[in-house]
Amino acid sequence: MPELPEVEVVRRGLDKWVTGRTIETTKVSHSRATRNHVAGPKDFVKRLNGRTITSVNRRGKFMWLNLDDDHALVTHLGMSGQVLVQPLDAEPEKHLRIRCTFTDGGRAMHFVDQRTFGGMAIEELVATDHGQYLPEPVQHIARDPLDPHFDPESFIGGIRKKRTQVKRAILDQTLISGIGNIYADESLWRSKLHWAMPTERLTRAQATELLRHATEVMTEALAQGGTSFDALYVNVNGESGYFSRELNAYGREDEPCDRCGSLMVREAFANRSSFRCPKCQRTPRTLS
DNA sequence: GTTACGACCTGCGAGC
DNA sequence: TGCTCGCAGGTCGTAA
Repeated sequence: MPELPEVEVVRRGLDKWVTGRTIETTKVSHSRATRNHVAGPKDFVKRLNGRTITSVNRRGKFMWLNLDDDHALVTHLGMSGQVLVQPLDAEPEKHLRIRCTFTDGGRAMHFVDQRTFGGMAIEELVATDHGQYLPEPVQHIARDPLDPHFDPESFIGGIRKKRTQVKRAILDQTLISGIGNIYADESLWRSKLHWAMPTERLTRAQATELLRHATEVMTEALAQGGTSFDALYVNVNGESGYFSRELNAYGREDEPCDRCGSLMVREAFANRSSFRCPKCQRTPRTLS
């Protein structure tokens, strides 16, 4: 499942392969992949062809390719999206949704998405703080911990003002971006916090530690090319990352905790799963 | 204004 | 063997 480290791996690959190149043809094979482009797939193709990609950018899990006309090709991988750079004669992938070729006759860009939660859209770039230009749909997304302008104080103050569970808070992309279910569980395990801990009870020290661990785990995952459980997450060359071998919490139900040896448990959380150590991450008193 | 929750979607594995 | 059902989960719209 692509979270911040996985998206950053893809961004770096795309930056290397497509920046400076001009799109010649675009084919949309599944209209749902361009559902966020309100003018429809025909307009999407028309506006993309002939445009040169000037840079590849990211905030949290959103990625966008700046074009030479003050617009950007905004891309979200959703749960199963991949952006691959393939030879022109490569067999089309089973779930190929969008394909772009370039005027230089080199490798093509494929957007592949099994579950179609991801997609692409062309959006106008709007000026924001620090002289940065963001696509309109990305403006409400908070900076992520790997962003040089990320403000730790804003996160620490913000999370302690909320009235919700700590895991819900760190999954809230308007508070801090880039964290998904996997890195949320890993950050909470490292911080010895239960996912249901009320945010108003977090001490300043706990919030600071949580942020430190979230930053740490995503930095480590990035260094290893991201986390992968199957062929659903790969870099632009179709290769998987190695961080799944380092996970301490996510997907480890009934396995011994790497810290205390207690058997890890899996619990229902907001229509998905949460993994924790019952001893290291004790249930908050108000919930027990 | 803030929080919670369901819908969207497809492939896979378990159970019958 | 073949069918049904539950599960995986990021984002958005809507309800409370």
